[in-house]
Amino acid sequence: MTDNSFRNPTAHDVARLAGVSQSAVSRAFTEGASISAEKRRRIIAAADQLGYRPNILARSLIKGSSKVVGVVFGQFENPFFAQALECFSDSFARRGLRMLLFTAQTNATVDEQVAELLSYQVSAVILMAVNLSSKLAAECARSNIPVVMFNRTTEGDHAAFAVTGDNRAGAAAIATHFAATGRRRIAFMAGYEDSSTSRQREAAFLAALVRAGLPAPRRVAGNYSREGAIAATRELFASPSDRPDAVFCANDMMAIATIETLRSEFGIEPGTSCSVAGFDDIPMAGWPSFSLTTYSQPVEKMVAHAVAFITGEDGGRASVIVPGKLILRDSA
Amino acid sequence: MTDNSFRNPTAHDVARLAGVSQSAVSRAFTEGASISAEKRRRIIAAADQLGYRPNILARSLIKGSSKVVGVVFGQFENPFFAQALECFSDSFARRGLRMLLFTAQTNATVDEQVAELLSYQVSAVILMAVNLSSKLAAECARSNIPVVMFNRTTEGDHAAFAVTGDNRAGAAAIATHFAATGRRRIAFMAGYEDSSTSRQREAAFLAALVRAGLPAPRRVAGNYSREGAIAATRELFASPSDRPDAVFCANDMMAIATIETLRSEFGIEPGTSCSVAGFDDIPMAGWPSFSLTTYSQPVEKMVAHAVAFITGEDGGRASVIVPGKLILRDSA
DNA sequence: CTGTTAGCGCGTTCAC
DNA sequence: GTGAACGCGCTAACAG
Repeated sequence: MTDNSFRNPTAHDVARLAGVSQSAVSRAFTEGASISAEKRRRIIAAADQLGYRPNILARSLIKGSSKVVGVVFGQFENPFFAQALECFSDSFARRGLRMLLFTAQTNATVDEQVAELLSYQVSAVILMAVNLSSKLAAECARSNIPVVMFNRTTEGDHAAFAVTGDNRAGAAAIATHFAATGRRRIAFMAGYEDSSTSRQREAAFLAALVRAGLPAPRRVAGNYSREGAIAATRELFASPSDRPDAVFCANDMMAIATIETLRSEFGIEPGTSCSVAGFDDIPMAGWPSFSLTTYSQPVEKMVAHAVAFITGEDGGRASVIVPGKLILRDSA
Repeated sequence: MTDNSFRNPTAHDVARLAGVSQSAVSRAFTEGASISAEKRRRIIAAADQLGYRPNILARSLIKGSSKVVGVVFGQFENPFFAQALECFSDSFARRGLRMLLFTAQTNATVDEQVAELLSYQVSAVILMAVNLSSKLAAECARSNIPVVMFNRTTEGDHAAFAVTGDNRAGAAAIATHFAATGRRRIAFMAGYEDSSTSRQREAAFLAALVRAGLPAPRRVAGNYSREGAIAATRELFASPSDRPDAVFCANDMMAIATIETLRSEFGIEPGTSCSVAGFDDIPMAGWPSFSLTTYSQPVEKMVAHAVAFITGEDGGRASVIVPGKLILRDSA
């Protein structure tokens, strides 16, 4: 951060040293530009000697768009998003794209973040774990910048491209499984109240329970956090005479917290007197300590769809729902 | 990624609409520039109407440095690094800095990554989970770009600024604790073979055991991965007659895998016939399922040092070792 | 194939 | 306080 009084070598410097024009230098560093092999060699040599490297900022300024994708991220502690971030990173690397990372904990701050993103001339925006206001969605659209909502959908006038897991099918599968295994006093632990994902899972869960002839579930909110899930579990199991025999948590991290709380505070082994199910199938769900029944969200496929959209590799513009699978383990 | 045939509004466009010069527009968006309040108001209004936003690329091109920090990252699955990434992200956000994220799994690929980073005119580079070749370290130094090795040190001629936990004190504390609790058949599970962190922990662990009059530990390699740790644990406990009574794993993630493997495959409850200890004190270490004894690395403090270095907030240039604490839990 | 010329969008002198 | 003019480093269109 020491302010660069230092000047990096420029194409001019290289040109002077190699005895060519500055545009020749530019061509030497451009794939498939017409330049003689001999001259290119000389230029590269001069560049090496000077430690020259094309200034991507200047290049992007001309091209009007950079090879950078803006990613708005929250949820560092959730392995599902960590995995997704890794997949994106790999996928982008293969295409020569870079990620400019922005953090947003709440939807409130997202707009500023995305606004700043735009001034970086990013070539696409990926929103993980947050929603975008219609105002900014419109602004992105105007600038021709593709926006992807990852694991979120917008419900409203502005329908941004969204890639999600199959929230409804997954929640229904869990409900059906609870019903089939004779559970009757069923509870639902919600994520953020304003999360489309949590709401969709809840609605589908409720509907499937009703279809199975079961009453509506008790409802607690865990806010997608470990602490929230622990508190919610305590609330659910506070009264010994009226405990649920099954809990569906809106994601795996909460389900795991629930499992641990059940064991350590209530002496209940999940899968016996009470079933616990989650959503995501994060790697941890398969660990022997948890053996969590859950509905999978295939991260790689979801990321592939998102990347295909922003690179225009697929023609389609419609949002996509990636089907998962019910993963039965010991907890339910 | 749809190539922008679209042209974003520029300062000229705003100037024309507001009936002022382009430089007036520039001033209106520059903190503390001399411009009348009235004119600024008019310009901002025009800018809003057009959806104008200063082009940061152009600004950076002039200033010679962007408000972007390059971060080379691996280890998405390790919460320690996820936490660190989050801390960096927050800390940067408060200073108006952005993160350009690069992925590198091996040291081999780091050089290219950093090379590209440089052409983005980043104002600093943070290396997590990888080492930098001396060639590139030199190149960064020449460009006046501060480089921080996070949780890594360089051993050699080129000493980049490094911020680490107290690998030696931590490993020694674990060794002392093992000795004090009567453990004698002690094992060490290494991370990557070329990781300075793992090597420092190993050396200090060995030295402390020797000082305590104990034999050198058996050694297995877990490569900082869950699978590696599980395989290593199987190897350690394969012969029922010759099992260790304590295992020190080079990080918490491996220690947790070890705990699970001990329980699920060998029927051993960690902390009874065999102690298990880790390093990092990731949040998971405190979960009831693991209750892992470990030595903490204070992520926030480590990040604070790194940020202070790249922003030049501290005068010092010497690498820093952030002390942690021995955290005693049930596993040892 | 090559050099010359003209910008990309903005910050920054420098006169007024 | 304000506008004109210049240049950051580079690519692209144009002659040759």
